[in-house]
Amino acid sequence: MSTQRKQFPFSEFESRWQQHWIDAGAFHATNPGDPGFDPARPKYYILDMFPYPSGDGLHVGHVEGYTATDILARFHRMRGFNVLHPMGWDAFGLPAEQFAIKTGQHPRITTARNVEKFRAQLRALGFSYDWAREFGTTDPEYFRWTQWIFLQLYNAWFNPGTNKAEPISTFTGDDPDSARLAYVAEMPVNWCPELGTVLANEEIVDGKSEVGGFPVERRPMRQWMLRITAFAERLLDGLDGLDWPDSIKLLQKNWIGRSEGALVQFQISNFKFQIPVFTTRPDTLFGATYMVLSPEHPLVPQITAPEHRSAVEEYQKKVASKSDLERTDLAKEKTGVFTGAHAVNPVNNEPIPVWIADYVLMGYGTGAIMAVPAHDERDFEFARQFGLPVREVVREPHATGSCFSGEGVAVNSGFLDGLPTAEAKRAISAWLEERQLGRATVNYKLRDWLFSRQRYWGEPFPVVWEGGRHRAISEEELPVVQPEMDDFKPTGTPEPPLSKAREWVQYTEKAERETNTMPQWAGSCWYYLRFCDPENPLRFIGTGAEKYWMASAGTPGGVDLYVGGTEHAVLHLLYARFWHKVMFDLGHLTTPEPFQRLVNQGMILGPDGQKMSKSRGNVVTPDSVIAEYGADSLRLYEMFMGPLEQMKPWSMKGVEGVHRFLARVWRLGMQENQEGEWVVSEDLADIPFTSAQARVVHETIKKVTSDLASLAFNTAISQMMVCTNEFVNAKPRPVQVLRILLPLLSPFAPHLAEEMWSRLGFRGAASAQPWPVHDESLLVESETEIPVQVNGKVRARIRVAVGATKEETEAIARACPKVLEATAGQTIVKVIIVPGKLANIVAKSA
RNA sequence: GCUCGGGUGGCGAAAUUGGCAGACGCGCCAGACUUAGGAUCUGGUUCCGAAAGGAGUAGGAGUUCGAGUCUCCUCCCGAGCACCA
Repeated sequence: MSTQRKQFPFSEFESRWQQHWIDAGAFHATNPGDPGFDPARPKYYILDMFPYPSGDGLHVGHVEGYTATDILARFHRMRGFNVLHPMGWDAFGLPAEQFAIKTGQHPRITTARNVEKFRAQLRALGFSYDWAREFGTTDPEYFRWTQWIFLQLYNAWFNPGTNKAEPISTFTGDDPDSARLAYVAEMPVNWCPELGTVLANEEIVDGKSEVGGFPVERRPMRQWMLRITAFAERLLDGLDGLDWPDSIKLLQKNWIGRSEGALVQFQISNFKFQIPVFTTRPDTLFGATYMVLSPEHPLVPQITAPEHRSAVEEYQKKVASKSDLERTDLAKEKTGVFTGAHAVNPVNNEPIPVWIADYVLMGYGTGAIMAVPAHDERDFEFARQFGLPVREVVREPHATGSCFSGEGVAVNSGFLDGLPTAEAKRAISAWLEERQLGRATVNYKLRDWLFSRQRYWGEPFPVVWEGGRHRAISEEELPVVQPEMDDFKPTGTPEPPLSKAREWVQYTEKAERETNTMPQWAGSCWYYLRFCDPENPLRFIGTGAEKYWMASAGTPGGVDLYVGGTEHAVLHLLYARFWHKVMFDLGHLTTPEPFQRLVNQGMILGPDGQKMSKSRGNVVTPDSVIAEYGADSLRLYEMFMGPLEQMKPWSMKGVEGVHRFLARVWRLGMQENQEGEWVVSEDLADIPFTSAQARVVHETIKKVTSDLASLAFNTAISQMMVCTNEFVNAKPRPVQVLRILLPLLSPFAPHLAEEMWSRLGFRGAASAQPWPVHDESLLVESETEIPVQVNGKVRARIRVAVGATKEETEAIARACPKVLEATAGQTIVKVIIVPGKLANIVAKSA
């Protein structure tokens, strides 16, 4: 822009190299069986979370993760790995469809245009993707297999005996439809009127839709569900073997929400049935003084006494009209009404009143609780509100007087008296089990995955309905492609847009197609598999390709490194693990987990330290940075900002800083002649390093190599800066420094490294050089400087020979004038010597 | 409220197993070369102090010859969950 004279001609060579890499297919990975495949090379599968090609284009936040993986992909290639580094498009789903509706164009057209834009932006960054493997989730040849995998789920059930998914043919019950991993259920779901679709629990944030932030209401609807709850335990256990951030593991763990407790059956007085409750504190059963049902509990109408009916129904109505947000507002007072019914506490046959209250949720446990107001805050609050009895049954170690929900010793509890909580739990569970009144059990927060959406732009289900029953269509009919429609907008009712395509819906005279579509997550649940073998027309992934790329050398996962944002912790990352486990159980895959190692890049904030957003006007686009400073500077800056995982603000001055560094590297090898053209520098000479130069160079090789292994890109770059600063004023300058530095730099700044490599007349490509290896012997110095402390404070520095003994070091340290001064009049009581590190003299006043 | 992360110069940040706090970069100050500098190069730059010296990693205690790093308490910021029985 304002820079008339560029510090180095990046705009001239960057696009040239990008074109060259594409024309040459420079970063194509070979599969087993391909010509040129080398089985001796180890594989490295490094994957980015592929983007939704939204209309806004790529964002500097995307660029951070993509740059990190690109650097590692290039690094591993130079280290001799066969690297799979693919890119594609997660193009189905709400963002793409909403963009299409906004612009009034068919999503296929807007998606294609957005993809083109994203692709161009990625190419302008010089990323070394294997473009031959590119695909979008909206390609019929891709979603043919998404639909095929759905059929695998449809045709499978979870066998609790084997703890595995199995073909539905091994199911021996009389209603296979009730056991399928993909099933239809009528249930209260999250309906978002604004988006015109239902949403999964995972897509609701604070009672609003994750996309758009629109209000969501509960209404009963018939929907497709996936039985992810059957895998709750394995999804939880599987986390242990994964090299993922603890925070993400914890998020998944909390989302799955395992809790141990007991089911207890409460007989309802004057009725023939019992109502089970789930409790984590069966030891407090003697303290259960009332029972609470969720207002939506199906037995409420039956048990409600006539004289309470109007109050109960009124309360139910009031609760139903509340949004989730209002209902879960913790600040509000507890509300509820008495049903007139009583339950019998099984442990002492006491009748206890049955209430309904909205603090009991239908979606967790059994939708009913035993209330122990003495030892549960919520029950206590409720009991106080309505004057219900409170009975202490756990004695706390140090009485506080308030509601005590911790562990203690059982009291007022008959045969449990005197038992510590843990033992009391065991004793009561055994007691209940013996009498068939209950049993120890495990409960999960995780709900089954609501899998259908009332949208146009998604994968149609490969299912038809006939006579009120669903059945799968045959695999030969895949893919099921959406009909061409001019009006693909949501209908505003739960009726999906596809239902408007009458001809398409009519499958046969009697059978109609399912008109719901799959959610966005469907396509991203398995794309990492398709990248291994994207062209395969016969299988979703070839067995050879799967074995090779998803091999895991003793670890559960196949993708060696997966990089993306935290926002998918309980969505994509949980769903993909679920599908993967099903396909593993059914024998289609050889690893139990999809992603061995996961790294989250931190968010990049605007220059004002705020989250980037159009409304704040603080958005930095990659395009503008590339135009002014070049792709290499953008890449380098994103890595130099700080640790990958950390949240950090953008600074244009910081971009200038790394740009200056690249200019210094450029001038290590290049100079401008009279005509203003860049030519090879006259200062370069074929001379050996001085020992100081050799030390810096080899220190740099060592540090860059180890920092890359630990993803410490920022410190790797600082070390290359140190190295460059060492040479920038050396005249003559040993040309070998560039033979080493350019390969080290090439993963970070590939265009500049390649351009200099070729201008200097070096052979081959910088990016194809073997990774430099450092010589440890060049790092050692003969003497080293160490600090001398007196009572822990640094008083002097001394030079000692490397390998000096403790005695030698101590002698030098004691003789030091500053030390003598500091210890004058004192007695030296102790001397600590850490050889090669420091000396500490402990002195005391005499 | 609960559960995780974090608090280091004017700013982004470095700092093997506890062993020279502030590498590298930004910014700032001074100088050089220049018609010019928002180019480039050189030197300086944690704070207080003229210096000697002292203080210093959110605050307070503790362990240790020695603590940014380990332990306990308090405060602040960020993220997640949120009546989960």
